[in-house]
Amino acid sequence: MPELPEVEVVARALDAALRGRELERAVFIGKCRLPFDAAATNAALGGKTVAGVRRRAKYLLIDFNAPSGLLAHLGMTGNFRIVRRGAPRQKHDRLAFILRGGDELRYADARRFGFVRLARMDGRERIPEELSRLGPEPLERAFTAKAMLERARKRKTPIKTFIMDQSVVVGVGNIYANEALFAAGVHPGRPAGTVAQEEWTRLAAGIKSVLRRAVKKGGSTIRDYAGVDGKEGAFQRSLNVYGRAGAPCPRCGAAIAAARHGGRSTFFCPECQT
DNA sequence: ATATTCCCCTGGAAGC
DNA sequence: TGCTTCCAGGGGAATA
Repeated sequence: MPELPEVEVVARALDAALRGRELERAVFIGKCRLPFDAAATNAALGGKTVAGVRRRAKYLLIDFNAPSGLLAHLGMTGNFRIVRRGAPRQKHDRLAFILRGGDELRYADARRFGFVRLARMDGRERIPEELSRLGPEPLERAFTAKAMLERARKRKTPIKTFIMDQSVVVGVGNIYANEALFAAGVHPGRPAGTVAQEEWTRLAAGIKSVLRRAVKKGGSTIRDYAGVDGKEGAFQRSLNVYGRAGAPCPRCGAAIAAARHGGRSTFFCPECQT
């Protein structure tokens, strides 16, 4: 499900809901992809207070007033919600975090591609070591057309696959890669190394613009995504190419084409994107 | 190193 | 109405 905008929306909602609240204990409900060590989590975080919730790439970082915190990834279908303590379990509930005061944070994940786990928040940035190889945040200064041009030199991978590579730039998944390439007028199948400087300028701007607008609209709900409040995002109504094969291009009216790159569905306008 | 394919898992939609 | 097949916002491992 979630790309940068969806994870950002969840992070902000969780921050508002959890900051200052004390974790009594974590409960393993069942069937997680990765083992969840409830005993270690409780030893490290039981009785601790949530200091805040952040996003890095497509990961969520839940900080406590402790050296460790929780690291989560929503995979395709993961979601968090706040419920009254003891509320009936839903089918795919995997974990519960009991909060002092009568609520609990539930983690559910139908396809189990996501995870929540205890992690040490290392260094000045308080980032778990396993996230140290991620590329720059697209909405921060380190992400520039020039840096991307340099990074893409001699690369033959399709530009769409390239911008979805989390070591190149983080947060861009299949929906927003398609949309950003449309915004920039760049064909998704172009070898990354052939994208010229002025095209990178448009593409970097397109990535930033699409992601920012999607955050403002609460993300895109194509299928499973829902916010912490259970509400759907609205940006799916603003999509120009994603999921629109055969429909007219909003810019020129040509039929939107479909293709596959790196095993994922690609949508583009064969007239506007060259 | 880089490029491509496969796999993890479940559920909904589409096809027969 | 069934049964089957395909597809899905991610990411990492295994191949050439």
